[in-house]
Amino acid sequence: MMIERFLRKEGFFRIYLAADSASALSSCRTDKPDIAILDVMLPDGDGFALLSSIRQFSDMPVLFVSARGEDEDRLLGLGLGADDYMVKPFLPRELVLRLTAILKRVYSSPVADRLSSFRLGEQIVRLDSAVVERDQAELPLTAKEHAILVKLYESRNRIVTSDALCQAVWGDDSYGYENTCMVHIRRIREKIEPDPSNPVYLLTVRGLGYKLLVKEHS
Amino acid sequence: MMIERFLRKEGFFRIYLAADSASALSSCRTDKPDIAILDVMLPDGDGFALLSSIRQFSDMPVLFVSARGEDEDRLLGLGLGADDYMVKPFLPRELVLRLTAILKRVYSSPVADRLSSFRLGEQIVRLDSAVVERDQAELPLTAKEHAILVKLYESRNRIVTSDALCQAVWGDDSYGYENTCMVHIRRIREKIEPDPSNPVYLLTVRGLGYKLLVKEHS
DNA sequence: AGTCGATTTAAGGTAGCTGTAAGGTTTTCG
DNA sequence: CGAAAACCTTACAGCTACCTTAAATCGACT
Repeated sequence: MMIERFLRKEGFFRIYLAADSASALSSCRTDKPDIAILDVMLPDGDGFALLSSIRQFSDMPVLFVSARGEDEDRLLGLGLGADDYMVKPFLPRELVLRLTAILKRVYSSPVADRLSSFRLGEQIVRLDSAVVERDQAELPLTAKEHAILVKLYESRNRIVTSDALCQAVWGDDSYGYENTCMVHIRRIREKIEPDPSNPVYLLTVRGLGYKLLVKEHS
Repeated sequence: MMIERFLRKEGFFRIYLAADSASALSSCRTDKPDIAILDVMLPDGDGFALLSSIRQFSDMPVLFVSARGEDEDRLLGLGLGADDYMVKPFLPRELVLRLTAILKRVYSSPVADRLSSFRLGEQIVRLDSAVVERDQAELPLTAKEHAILVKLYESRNRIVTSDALCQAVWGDDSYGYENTCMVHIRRIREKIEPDPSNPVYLLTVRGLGYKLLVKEHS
């Protein structure tokens, strides 16, 4: 199939082709692909019914492809929870772009792709190499410190509740780590704050949680 | 504008309309909308350039709308990191479905408890970071103040009874906190009202409760 | 087994949020 | 008009949530 070749060339791999609805459904269930491309017209039924079946057990991304471009079809497809709906004929390149757009939203945590480094005044925090640059020196970050900073940075300029923070670092059964977390916060402050006792970047919001202030450069 | 009315009816609120690229850009920066709808053809430039500017500082969702449906345009828009590209004319209903599809992917990710920010005249109340921006300063909100504002914002422009408010903040056995609540309301007013003694945003409705006035128009 | 760094526990200390209370003002209603 | 009810305003004391430090424990590597 043309499209498949193209997708493969674009870096998509692990591509499954299904001959009929039943095999497509079971493939979605067992292979758990990252995204599904469904044709509305299928030899044994329509893609809408198939999507309904998929939605019974999965919220996976789905893109419809169809020769039928009627308004009702598009509304129906999108209304069933599809992520996009393309009408044939279309450029393979556009398909790739749309797939990429969807995958970007679904599988990258909001800021994971730019999990590189950020600046706090004079200091530069490098999450990818787990160090803090300050005064021409490099302070290493420990594993826990790093995990906490990642979580805080993901929600920078917003409050992260102590619960959410503990859960992100110690897992679901994180009850009882609040104190431990506080100690780590203190250590982090000693590395990123000019004056750890009067924080200006990693603030505590009494009764709510912590907040990492990062000025976005224009 | 037609579309705006339709979106509002569909439950979208806090809608900003920008007259030109510059104001759109600054609105994206300061108002931090959940999603942006850009027209490719703008009075002072094109939407592509605008998206590039936005992508400098934000990964926010963007949907293009255009009278130009050429292949190159669509490829360009999607290639720049847009989430979707719709060609006019289109059904308002489809716009809503596509917006919803994008928002579902972006904000159902772990982070978002979907607390937003809103504007009260000159002030901007940011619930996600628990601050009130006014006169180039940031007034922090305490935990209780924050909880009260969340409840009031959930029922903005409608009356919230004192009972309901207390229950939302202090739990089910909240009898006897009416006075306490009043004190907190006063403190909130000192942060969000131009003149706390003559409130215009957080109104008391004698005998019934309180009401937070939030103009959705910009 | 021994060492060293990372992590956790524990205990004492403190700032500032929260609630209480008392007196004032405005509205309602007999 | 007068009194009661509803709400406002202010100040202050207590306590909770958080800080800080030091010591104990864990874990990896030799």
